[in-house]
Amino acid sequence: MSDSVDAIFNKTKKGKALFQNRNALSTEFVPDHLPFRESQTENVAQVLSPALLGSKPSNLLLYGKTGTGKTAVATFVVHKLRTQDDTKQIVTAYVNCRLAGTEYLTLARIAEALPMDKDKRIPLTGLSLSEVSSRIFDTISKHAIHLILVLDEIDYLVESTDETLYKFTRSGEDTAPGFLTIVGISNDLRFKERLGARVLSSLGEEEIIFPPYTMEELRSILEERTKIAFRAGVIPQSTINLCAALAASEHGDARRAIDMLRVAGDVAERDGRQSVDEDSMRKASEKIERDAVEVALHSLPLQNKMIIIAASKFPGGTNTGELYLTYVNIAKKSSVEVLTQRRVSGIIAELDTLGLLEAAIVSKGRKGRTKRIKLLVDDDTLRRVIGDDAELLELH
DNA sequence: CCTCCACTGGAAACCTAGGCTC
DNA sequence: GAGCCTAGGTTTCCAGTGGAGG
Repeated sequence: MSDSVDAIFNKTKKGKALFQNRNALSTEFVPDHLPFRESQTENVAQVLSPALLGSKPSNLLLYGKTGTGKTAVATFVVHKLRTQDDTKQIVTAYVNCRLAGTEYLTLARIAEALPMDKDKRIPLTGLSLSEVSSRIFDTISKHAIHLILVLDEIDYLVESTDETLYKFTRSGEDTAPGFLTIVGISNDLRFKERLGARVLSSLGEEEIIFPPYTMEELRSILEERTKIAFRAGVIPQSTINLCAALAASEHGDARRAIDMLRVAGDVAERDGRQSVDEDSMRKASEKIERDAVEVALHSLPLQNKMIIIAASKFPGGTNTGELYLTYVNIAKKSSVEVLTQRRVSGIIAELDTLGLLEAAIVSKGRKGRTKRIKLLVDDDTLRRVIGDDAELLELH
């Protein structure tokens, strides 16, 4: 027992020769220079600069696909802004609206960044959205805060209505003498269509587009990053090239490329290798794919999991009606409340956007219209994840 | 060219949990 | 502690709809 533990630790110590600064590859790491994003960085800085003189900057929207540097640029500039702030009134907050979950929780996260009075704290549930908003505005006003609010994946805040954003963009009087400026980040280019004209005109005062990185740019970014993260000579050029090529095929996603680099380093370490070779990189690419699916599956609500299980009974694909019948059987057997078909149809659409299954509307003429549904999770992964779910275990 | 299936997806009503007020 | 209020999830209701078969 203790021998095997020693073995693991020894291996890790030996493998440590590969990494020099593993943190440089973590998602939170913000480099002191963002290559190929100079113009966007300057743009954002330009727009936000009035805050240093105590006046309210324009709201700002950043657009671009995932991993094109939007979040990095925003956090980079906002961080600089805070360190240069002589007015001591600037407060910055970063909230990812998708990770926050609901509109309410997004507001609660914003409040966390502010010095809320004891009686103004935000409980987990129970308040109305307008009550939460006005508590936030009151705090900004009372402490004369100049809030720079970065809302990542802002499209998730507008799923039903843009009411909250409207309030935030028109909060001028409620927050005086403080103010609040929104830096919205979206990777959905159609997001603007869901905004009413009144919100769009003030939120979209300034817009900055982030194009995907080319393979050459990715390679250069990776080279720069490996110099910080790995010891010299442990990562050959061919591995970096492969990593850049893999990421470029995924619409130039730099975050993914850097993740792969980190995981490849871990893989090589665990295998006790002396360098991060192409084989480790390929393994890393697969592992990231698998892990993403597992995390998504794991965090799914019970009902959604049952629909996935029902879909797994049809390896060749199925349609809504058939899937629903199977789902009903499974739900009854495990004595879980049975949802209506309308709701199940909605959940299928949600699972589709999560990429766990593929649902395409097809018309079969006389036989009506339905969704052709195909599960994208393989059996092994499914069993591994659903396996820990005690309630679902009963029915296997 | 028309029908009519098997749904889709919008809208509104309903339900539940939990904080607030008095 | 009763009664009120709201967010978020769900149900109910229903007006569409693309295209194979007639």
